Amino acid sequence: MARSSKLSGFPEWLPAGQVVEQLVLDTARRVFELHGFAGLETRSVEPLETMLRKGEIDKEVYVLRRLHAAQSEADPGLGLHFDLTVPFARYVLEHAGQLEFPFRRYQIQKVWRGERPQEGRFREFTQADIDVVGRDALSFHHEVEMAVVMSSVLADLPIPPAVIQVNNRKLAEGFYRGVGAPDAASVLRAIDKLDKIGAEGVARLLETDAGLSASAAETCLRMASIRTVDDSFADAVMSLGVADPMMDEGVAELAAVVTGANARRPGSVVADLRIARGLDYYTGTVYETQLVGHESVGSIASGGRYDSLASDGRQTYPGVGISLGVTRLVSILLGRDLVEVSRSVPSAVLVAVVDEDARADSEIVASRLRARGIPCEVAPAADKFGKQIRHADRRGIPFVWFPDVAGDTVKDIRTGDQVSAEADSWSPHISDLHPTVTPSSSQEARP
RNA sequence: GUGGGUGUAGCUCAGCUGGCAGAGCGCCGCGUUGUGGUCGCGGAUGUCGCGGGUUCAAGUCCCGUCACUCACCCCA
Repeated sequence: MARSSKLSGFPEWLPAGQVVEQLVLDTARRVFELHGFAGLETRSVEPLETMLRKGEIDKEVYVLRRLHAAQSEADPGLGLHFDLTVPFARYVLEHAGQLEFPFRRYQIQKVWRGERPQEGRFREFTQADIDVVGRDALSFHHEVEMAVVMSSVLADLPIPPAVIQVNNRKLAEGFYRGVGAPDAASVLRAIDKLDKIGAEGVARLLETDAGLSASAAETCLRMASIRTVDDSFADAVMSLGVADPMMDEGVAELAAVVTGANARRPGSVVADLRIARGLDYYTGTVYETQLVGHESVGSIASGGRYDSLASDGRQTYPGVGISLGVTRLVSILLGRDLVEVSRSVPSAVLVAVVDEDARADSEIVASRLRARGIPCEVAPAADKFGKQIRHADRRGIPFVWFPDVAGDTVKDIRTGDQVSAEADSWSPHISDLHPTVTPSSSQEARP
């Protein structure tokens, strides 16, 4: 087969990497379902007007075209979805009559963005999304719940600590309006660069791009530098002397999210007033998540509250959601050697083959093990036992089974222990039954 | 889309002012003739990204092109 060069932005893992990704997916699904979210999948394509409804022309959408479409044929106007929130909003509108509100769903699917790839940035990647959508109204406590659920997922994974940073769009927009900013979005955009270009760079941007006075820029910078683990950020904001009713509302909401989430999962959330997130449809709480020690890669889970992403004219469907960047997270774990995978194959046991005429005996052993839920495979060739053991060793398979008319034996090739065994009763230790993913020593060494 | 960097063995890379394509790791074999790993010995492996140019001679110099990569933009 001709060798295909790898395509930038379309990651493909080796088997061990796939084990890591599968663990993330399994964990997300388990925790989501534990919290009562129903699994859902939407089609991969949406009409372009659906995706770009909010005027986000700048999205780099991959469009769909039939290879044999005639020149004269009208453009179907379909594109691969770039997130899961917009398709979900469309789904809610279409099925509103058959859904119960507030509607809770999780959705784990690939999404596509035609942007230039970089570390942690891909053109095809998987998101694990949860949203709660109400009809006309949605209780505020769901904005606490999103942080709690995502924090639970992250805490159940063998990864460095993750901190969900929360801000509130009303707080930010109200504050910027209060200091006389003509365009809140451009202020947000500038503030968002604080990590990259520093306070002086942001101050310059605020004056040139966002049209702020030097003193207003200074005030915004002081606001953006506020970061607290409790609701004390509120006093810090008030001390800046900016007054705006929308801001007050945002302060109260943010305080409720931070105290609420930390009451249930201590240390899971911080109020960070520099967080901009999604300059598009978010209207209240916004979330962003950093992996401690790996902040430069960007957020691994983001989302927020949106008041009117979906509306059929008579009713609106406000929602709140958060999305785990599965591919980004896995790429950090693999690229920075943060995890160790016990083996690259599911098999706990390699059943040796004495000679090709006796392969059926080995297959019978394998069937008996499988009947009891023990993943195993039969050696591909009746090589010398040394080679068969090496075959297992290379893949990380911990046990090799030797069929023998005088009585089978099974060898733990890590310790060299070899014992008599019956295929109908022997079991590996539970920790050896499936591949495991553990924090690597380099991760533990991290402070 | 804009700007920088890099393309040589499966992987990581060396290869000077142009002169027989290399190392380490990995892989295969043997020592050890049906129980791996360590050790020793031996072995195989290349479209030097691609195309053109200069030259007696190009991995090396020149032009073009493609890919990858980093940054900007933006984002999971």
